[in-house]
Amino acid sequence: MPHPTEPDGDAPTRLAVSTVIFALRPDRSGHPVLWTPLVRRTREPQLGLWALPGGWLPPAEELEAAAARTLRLTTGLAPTYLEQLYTFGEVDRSPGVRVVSVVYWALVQSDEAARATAGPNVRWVPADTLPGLAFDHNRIIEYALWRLRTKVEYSQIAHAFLGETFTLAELREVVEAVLQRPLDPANFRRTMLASGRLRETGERLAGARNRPPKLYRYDSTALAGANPDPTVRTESLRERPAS
Amino acid sequence: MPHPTEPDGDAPTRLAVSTVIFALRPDRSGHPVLWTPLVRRTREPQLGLWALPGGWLPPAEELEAAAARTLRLTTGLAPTYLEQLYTFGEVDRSPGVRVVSVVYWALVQSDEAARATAGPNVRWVPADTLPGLAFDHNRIIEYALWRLRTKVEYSQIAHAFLGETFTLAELREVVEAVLQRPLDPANFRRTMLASGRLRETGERLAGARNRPPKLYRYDSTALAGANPDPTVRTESLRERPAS
DNA sequence: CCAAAAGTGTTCTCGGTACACCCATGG
DNA sequence: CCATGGGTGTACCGAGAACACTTTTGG
Repeated sequence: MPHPTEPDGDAPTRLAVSTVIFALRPDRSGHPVLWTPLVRRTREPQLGLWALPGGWLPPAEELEAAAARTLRLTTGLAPTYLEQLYTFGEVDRSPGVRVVSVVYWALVQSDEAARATAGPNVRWVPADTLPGLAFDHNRIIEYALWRLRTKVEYSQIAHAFLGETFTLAELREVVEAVLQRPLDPANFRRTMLASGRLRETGERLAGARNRPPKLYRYDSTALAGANPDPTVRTESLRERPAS
Repeated sequence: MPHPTEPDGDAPTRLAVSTVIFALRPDRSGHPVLWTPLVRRTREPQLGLWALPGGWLPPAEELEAAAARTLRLTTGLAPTYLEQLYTFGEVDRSPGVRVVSVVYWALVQSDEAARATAGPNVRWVPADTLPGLAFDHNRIIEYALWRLRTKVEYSQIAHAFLGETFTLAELREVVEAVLQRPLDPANFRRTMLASGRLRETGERLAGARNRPPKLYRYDSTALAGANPDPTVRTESLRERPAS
């Protein structure tokens, strides 16, 4: 490229991809709360500390594919939403080596997350009360949380925590959990329906001892309106196989 | 590649930093239009094609510093606004080698841009009618343009095209040029003043044959309101020396 | 005095919020 | 028939759009 600085002397800059993963898990009173999986570092530096799932970028793998792969390796799940967050490259963020990390953030379905893989080197923690993590990973997760909360207010990502069909009450519970604030059910309903991105399935959810609510499905094709962020894929990631 | 891949075999992935630079230049009728500087490639691949200013990331240089440096090298200017845009890393975006580019976007003052460096290998073009560029750089500039237009509607970046002080009419001209749409002067004035981020200088701009308008100054400290994107630096970059 | 842009006032619409109220179901 | 959430109606409020109108300057 035009103004040649020779790349990488004897201590080359290394390129990593990490992923901040969010899922909702019910707390003791049954209300959903944001959780995120961490992995224990099994190498120096920062051996033993908890860190974001990730790894070096294989030369032949797409950035997004690398993010989805580490997501699957640590949780056994496929993301329902996946978006690039930011690239962190401060010279001193990793002791000794220069590491530039392209960080993605992802949402996974909450009920699937319940059966997610765990083990001695994988641990789920509440996203709002993180322990001290390796490198600058606390700051990264806080930024991802900020993005999630900002985006849930103006977009329709909340459905990515839920299954294929859901009731408006379930969707509202998700948004309330993310924003940590109760919402008016009547107004929430109207706002969501006005977005034009929900389709009735024609079915209702029976079984509770109240009026059975309608089930809806998210429709990504409907009512694009103003052109969206071109780097964010609007198609669903659901169908992507977990293999 | 399901399992940990050692970084960088014999064809290592290379890390570049590029910058999309925007400035306003008056067209023949005096109305400002968005322009962007390009550099001619002096090496293979894509030798001779026009491309974004950029280069390999030196191991000891911060990402943002690298972006500011290439900006200065190609234009002789310092940015008044500089923000990370996105990281592009498709496997096939550069023939032969894997290149991951961390792209920044920047605004420079319009009157300074008029005296900007140019030469046989640097050329300014209108941002809306780009020629065919090297690699995926057309797509990158289009994305940067989208971000600029989106952001100018809900934030206060427009002032970054102007000098230290400016009139509301000048600021409105800038926004109109970016959005390519006329705005109501009366409403624009109120919206801007209501943002709480403009301070009167006490001076007026005399000389025209109409009522002399007040001069304002942008105040980044005032009225933070909702907490902003933490990766975007709110302090002014103006004082940063061009050396 | 007139042209031209600065600057103010007023009305309207629309999206979001608060909250009263009716509807359908299981027990 | 009653408790519980589903679902509807409606009034209010504040931000932005449209546009009429007054103010201040140079010529």
